[in-house]
Amino acid sequence: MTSSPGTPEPFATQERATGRATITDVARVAGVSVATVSKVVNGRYGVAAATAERVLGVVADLGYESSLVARSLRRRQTNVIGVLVAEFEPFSTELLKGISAAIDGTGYELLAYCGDAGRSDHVGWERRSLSRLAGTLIDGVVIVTPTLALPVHEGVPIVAIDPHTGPTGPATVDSDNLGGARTATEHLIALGHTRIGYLGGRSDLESARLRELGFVEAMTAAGLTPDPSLVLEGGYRPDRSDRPTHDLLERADRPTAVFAANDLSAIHVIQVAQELGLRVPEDLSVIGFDNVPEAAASTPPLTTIAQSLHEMGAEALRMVIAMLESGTTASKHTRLPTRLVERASTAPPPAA
Amino acid sequence: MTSSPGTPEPFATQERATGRATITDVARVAGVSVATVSKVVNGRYGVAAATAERVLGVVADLGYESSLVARSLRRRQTNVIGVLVAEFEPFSTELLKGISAAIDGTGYELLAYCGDAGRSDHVGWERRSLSRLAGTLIDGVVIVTPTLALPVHEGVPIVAIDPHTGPTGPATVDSDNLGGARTATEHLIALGHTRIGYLGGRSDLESARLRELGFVEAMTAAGLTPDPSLVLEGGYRPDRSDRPTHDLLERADRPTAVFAANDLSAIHVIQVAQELGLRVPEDLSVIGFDNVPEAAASTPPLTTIAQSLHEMGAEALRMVIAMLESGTTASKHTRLPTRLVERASTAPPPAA
DNA sequence: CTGAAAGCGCTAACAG
DNA sequence: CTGTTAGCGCTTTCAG
Repeated sequence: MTSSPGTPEPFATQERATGRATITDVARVAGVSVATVSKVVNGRYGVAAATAERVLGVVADLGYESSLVARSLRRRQTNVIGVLVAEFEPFSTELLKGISAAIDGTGYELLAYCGDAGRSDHVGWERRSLSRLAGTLIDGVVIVTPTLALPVHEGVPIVAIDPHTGPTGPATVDSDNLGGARTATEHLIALGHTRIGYLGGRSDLESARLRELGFVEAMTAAGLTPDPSLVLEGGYRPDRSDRPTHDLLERADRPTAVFAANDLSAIHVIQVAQELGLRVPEDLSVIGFDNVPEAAASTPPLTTIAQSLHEMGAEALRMVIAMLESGTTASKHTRLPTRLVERASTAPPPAA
Repeated sequence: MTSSPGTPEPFATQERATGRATITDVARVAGVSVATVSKVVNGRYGVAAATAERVLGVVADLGYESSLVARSLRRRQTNVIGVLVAEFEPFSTELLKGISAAIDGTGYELLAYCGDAGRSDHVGWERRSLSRLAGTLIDGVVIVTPTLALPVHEGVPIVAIDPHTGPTGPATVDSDNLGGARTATEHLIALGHTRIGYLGGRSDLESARLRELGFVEAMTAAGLTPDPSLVLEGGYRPDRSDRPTHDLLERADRPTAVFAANDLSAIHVIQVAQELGLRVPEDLSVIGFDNVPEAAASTPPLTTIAQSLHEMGAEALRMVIAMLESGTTASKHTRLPTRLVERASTAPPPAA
């Protein structure tokens, strides 16, 4: 299989040009036209057995594999599903695990793309990534937490996970954010907390708005009035929640509990609290949202609201594939339940 | 910006053909040639300011963004780095998080590809993915746990993480697997265990061979003789380690502790043990390897050997970029340290 | 300053 | 059964 003595080598220099063998290289070495090679490689009829065999031999020798790029430009489908994310962090990678598990056996391949080089604050990343890839590189798209109205690309199935604007427009998959936030708040209230801080997510995401609403609703339902100065925005990211977290914890009348809109910022709250000499949960209770694996790894382990992240990813993938195979674009909206996961970061408030 | 009254719409139908606007659409609407559009979009000199402005307006109106595929076919570089994995599971996604964090500010974009639709047992996935993407779609490659000799693609920088055959050939990044395995074993021995089972990884991976060697060395150094019937292969995957795990735990003279070659199979050992009515760590101690976030989330939390997964990914990315920018292919080999993370899955053996 | 034309690697008619 | 041709969307000489 490796370059045997019989393999013609006269064109070796040219083959090296780009670093990989092209269909032209195969054709030349096999002494046939590129069209024939293409037919053989794609298993089309109309090629003599002997020819096919010879071509296949050369293909093996040269380690040829058709370029996804070139093929995709010519054909209208690539059999790859794209997952567009702003960044690879615990939330998107959990979805990815679910998608990856679900793609097994479907015959599709997976391509996760992160444009704008990690600059997740760069608005418009989703539209840009979509334009660059959809319709050429990928047949269908799962897009994670888009914050823009998606320009409905006709012909390219799109499913949005946790989109900026709830179940509307394109197909979506999300969680019961309102109910989950209510549950989180009720948990804190049941523990005896009355002065509760809320560290919000990104106001441009429906999930963040619903979580805040759930917080306020649960407080109100319990006869408590949320202190507006205790409701801050943390952007779902530690680097952006650091300031508001300090604001929350350094004030004299600091809350006895904080509900952070996602695990990453909740974990950061715990760290900041500890730097400030506060014990969690004795001095401060903290609850998060998401239940990414990291939540269990914090010290103390984080109490949180679990979303079925793997299932959300898997469902989004199934929806894309269904749209692909049926040709329809009926925009379905799936909402998954959430549940409370009690760990060690919440406890009754200090007796004081 | 959005289609204003002045925007010519006569070709709207054609624009919709593939679902996205192409450079041709922009050229037609702007009333210039595609060459001019290309120059404007790429900021080349030699375009009248007025023309450029008009083109940019149309670009904005149509939401045009050049196709990664078409551009990549024409130019020789795309500014995207590819991460090739067999599957998105905790190990590869941890690396991905590190890579994603490290790419910030480099100007490169990230593309993680999983060929063969999750069929990680399909040998040759790495060669196939490489041939399909390298040299066309991506400028450089980080490849995770390849099990084949990589056909050194001239001109395409490749860095392998945890490769099948240690620091040799192409650039690599790995951990001190030997030392880590020794540490894990010594931890168990220090606790008083003498009858220790070893659930290995994939024998086609250097990491797995080194971990087994470390286990044997540490046992021997402590004057213990590893029972060959207690040394099984688990393939690093729960679905493949299930059988050997049962074999290990169901025998009358079962070990009092198990060292599993990675966290995923260690967590599975805990689950199987509990199904069998064994208490962890009272009846059985379990230690893993990797320290993926999931390790802390198991019940009980898993004691394990931590690899600096994020750092490994970041380092691999840095190496690829360095090769890209310098044009050199000096194959560097980076090895990172490991450390013991004690949690609750290990304890002294039952008094019996 | 602008456009026509060639070509990246590949596939799909269509001739021979 | 095989090869020639055209063209996917884009960039890049090279003429005008």
